[in-house]
Amino acid sequence: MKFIVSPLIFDEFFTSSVKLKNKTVIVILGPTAAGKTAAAIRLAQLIQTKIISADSRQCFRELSIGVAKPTEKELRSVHHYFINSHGIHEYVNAALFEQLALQYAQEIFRENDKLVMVGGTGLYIRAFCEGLDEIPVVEKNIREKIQKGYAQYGLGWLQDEIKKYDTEFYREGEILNPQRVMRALEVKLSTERSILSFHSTQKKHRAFNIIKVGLRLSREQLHRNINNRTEQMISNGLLQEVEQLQPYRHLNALKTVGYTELFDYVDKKISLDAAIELINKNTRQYAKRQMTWFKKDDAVTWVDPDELHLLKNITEP
RNA sequence: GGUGCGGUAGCUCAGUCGGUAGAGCAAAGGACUGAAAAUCCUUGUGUCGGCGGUUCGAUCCCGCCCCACACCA
Repeated sequence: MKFIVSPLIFDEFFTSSVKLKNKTVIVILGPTAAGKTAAAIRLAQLIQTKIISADSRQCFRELSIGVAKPTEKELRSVHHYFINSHGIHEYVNAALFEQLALQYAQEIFRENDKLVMVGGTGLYIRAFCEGLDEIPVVEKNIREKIQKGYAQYGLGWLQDEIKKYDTEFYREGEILNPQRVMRALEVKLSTERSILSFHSTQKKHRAFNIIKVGLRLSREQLHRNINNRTEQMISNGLLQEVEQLQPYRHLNALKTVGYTELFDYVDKKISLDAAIELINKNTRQYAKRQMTWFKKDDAVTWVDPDELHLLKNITEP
């Protein structure tokens, strides 16, 4: 994989601009296929530290090619946390990530003043930087019951249920979004409190500095990268990876761009070319959603190859 | 060459018993605190193939032409 953003920017970044306080996390974020992995590794090597991945898919051992995981060689060159750390059968989510990432950070900070976090999962990065509100763990059987109900009776049933148990959410929540309604329902049924009552406007305080750097490319360039990467994935054997994962396609971890489309190909529902085209399209849409999320974060300093000089303007975190 | 069926939004198509048109997908924008590579919301003017004719009025009817597909020669 080649560098899309010149690694030079980081030399500049750390030698001339920023006076780091004792402990600092540098977050590299941006849309998929922007070159985050390579940039983060270069940076981590430069400042001799470790990386925490903030990616909701690369943590799974069973997924590699399709989630653009760093190569074996890359993983050997810098220690990565939250890569290959879980199995696809495990229940991984943002709350778990917050907890784990804070532990990883603590561990890294024992020997380093800085660490690099890299990833495209906006919610995970937010969970780490600002924290999630603490909501008690939901009983498993309640969760399953709700999932089953939805599978059987659909959104209408969910809406009826939430109307019955949590009128506040019914009025103010996203009741057209099944996932949100299910979450609200399970919280209400297991805690007897509305999920809305757990939400606080306060961000959690973190004992370290956070610097966010976003990698931004022109739309055309990003789309070119996406297409090239898909092609690369296919020639690297994505199809074989997908075939091996067939039995687990119902798992959340496999509801992932690059896998769902090829499952359809394996089922003979679509041609390989159609699947590839779909992967490109769905990746583009995913990248767009990521940008929508990151764009509104004022703390992000955006860099692209033509704007390296902007980094000189960064002073204190 | 003949016959048939089409030519409507970037794509696939619906529709108007004649009063200038609408779905899905794409695209764009957005939301999103335990599924987040997930999930959800908003946004639809386009010489209705071309030129004539009939009509107060045609994308819709009529004629000719062009293009695509199928079948027959």
